[in-house]
Amino acid sequence: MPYTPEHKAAVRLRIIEQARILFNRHGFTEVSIDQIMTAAGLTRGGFYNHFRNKDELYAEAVASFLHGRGKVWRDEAGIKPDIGGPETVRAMINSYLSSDHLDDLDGQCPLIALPSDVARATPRARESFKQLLLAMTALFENNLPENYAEKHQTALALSAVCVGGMVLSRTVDDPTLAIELRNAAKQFAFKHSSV
Amino acid sequence: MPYTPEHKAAVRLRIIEQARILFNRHGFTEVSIDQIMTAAGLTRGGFYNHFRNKDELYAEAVASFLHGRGKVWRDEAGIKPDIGGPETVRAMINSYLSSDHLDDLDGQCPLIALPSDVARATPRARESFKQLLLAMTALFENNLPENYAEKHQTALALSAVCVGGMVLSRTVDDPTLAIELRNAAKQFAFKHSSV
DNA sequence: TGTACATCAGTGAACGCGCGTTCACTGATGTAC
DNA sequence: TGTACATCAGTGAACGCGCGTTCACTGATGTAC
Repeated sequence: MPYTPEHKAAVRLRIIEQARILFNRHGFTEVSIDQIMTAAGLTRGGFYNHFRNKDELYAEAVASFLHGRGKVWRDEAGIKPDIGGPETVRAMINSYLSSDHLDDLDGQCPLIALPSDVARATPRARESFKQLLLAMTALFENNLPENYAEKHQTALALSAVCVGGMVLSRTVDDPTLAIELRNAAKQFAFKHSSV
Repeated sequence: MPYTPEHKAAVRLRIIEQARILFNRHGFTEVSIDQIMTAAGLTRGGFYNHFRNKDELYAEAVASFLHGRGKVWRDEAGIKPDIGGPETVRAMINSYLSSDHLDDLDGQCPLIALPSDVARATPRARESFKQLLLAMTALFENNLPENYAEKHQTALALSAVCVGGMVLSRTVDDPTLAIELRNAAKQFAFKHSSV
C-alpha cells in the first residue's frame, strides 16, 4: 500500500483548510478549484481524489470551522463553552463583535463571511451552517445566569444580534459606522442578557 | 429624435427592477446579463445601451429598493418613516421579521438577501447598501419614544437584530428553528426598545 | 538487507460550457419639409 | 396631411476567457520476497 491513509487524510485536511480561508475571503463562486489546490501545494487534477465535487468541499470547509479555527479562537478569548458561566457570555460577545474579528478576513466566523452564499447552497452546506449556529446558541444558553426564564430564546436573540452587527459592519465600508454598529450591538447584548 | 427619452428611462427602470428580483433570489454572480435582459423582454446586446457594466447595474438594483419595492412594502405595513412614532417601530419590527418577508424571495430587503455578496462588491454597490441601512436606522431612530437617551445607538442595535434574525432564518433551512429565531429577535427588539 | 513490484496520490492537457463584453447591423420612431 | 430621412434602441453573432470536471499518465511509496 503506497502512501499511508494518514497521508491522504492530512492532505484532505490541508485542502479543506485552504478552502475555508479562500471561501471566507472571496465567497464560494469566486474561488476556483485551481486556486484552492494551488494554495494547498497541489495541482488541479488531484482534487477529485479527495472530493466528489466543489459543493462537497464547500460543506466541509464550513463545517471545519467549529472544531478548527473556531476552537483556536475560543481558546485565545478564554471562552469555555460548557463551564464558563456569565464570564464566557461576556467574553463571547466582546470577542465576536471585536475589531480583531472584523479584520480577520481569513479566520472569521463563516456565519459572517458567507450568509447569503450559504442561503443559496446545497442542503449539506446549509446543514453545516446550522450546526455552527446551534453551537453558538448553545454556548450562550449554557452560560447565561441561572435566573433566566427563557434562556433558549435569549440565546437565539444574542446570536442574531452578534451576527447581525458583524454582517452589517463587514458590509458598510465606513469605519466609523462599523464601530458604532458593533458597540451598539454589544451594549444591546449586554443589557438584555444581564451579564 | 427617434424614441423619446421617457422610453429609454422606462426600459432602464424595467431592467433594474428585473435585476433586483433576480439578484435577490440568486445572488450577483449567479445571475447572467442574458437572464436579466430576457426577463426585461430584451436581448443581451442592448444591455450596454443602458449600463456601463454589470457592476453598475448591481449598485442600481440595490439602490432601487429603498424608493421602489421597499416603499410599497412600508405602505402596506402601515409604516410611516417620519411621523409614525412607537407604533411605526412596532410595525417595522413585526413586518421585517415576518414570515411573509422571509417567503418573499423576490421582494425581500437586500440587506437580508445579499449581505455577503455586497461585502465583496464594488464601492458603489456598498454605498447603496449603506444608504439602505442608514434609512432603516433612521426609521427606528425617528420613531423611538421620547424618553430614550441613546436613540441612535438603540436604532443601530435594532437594525442589527432585525437583519441578524432574518439572515440566520433565511440560511438555516429548518422552519421550526427559523420561526424560533424570528420570535426571539422580535421579543428582544420589543423589550429593549420599550415599544 | 536489498530489490522488484503493485498501488494510487498527484499531474497537467483537454473537454464542453457559459460568461461579460463588443460590434456591425437593422428597423421602429419622431421630425422636418 | 403625407413622405423621406436621420437617429439610436435593440439585435444576435462573435470574441476571448476561465470555469468545473475528466482522463491517460507518471512516479513516489510501502510491501513482499
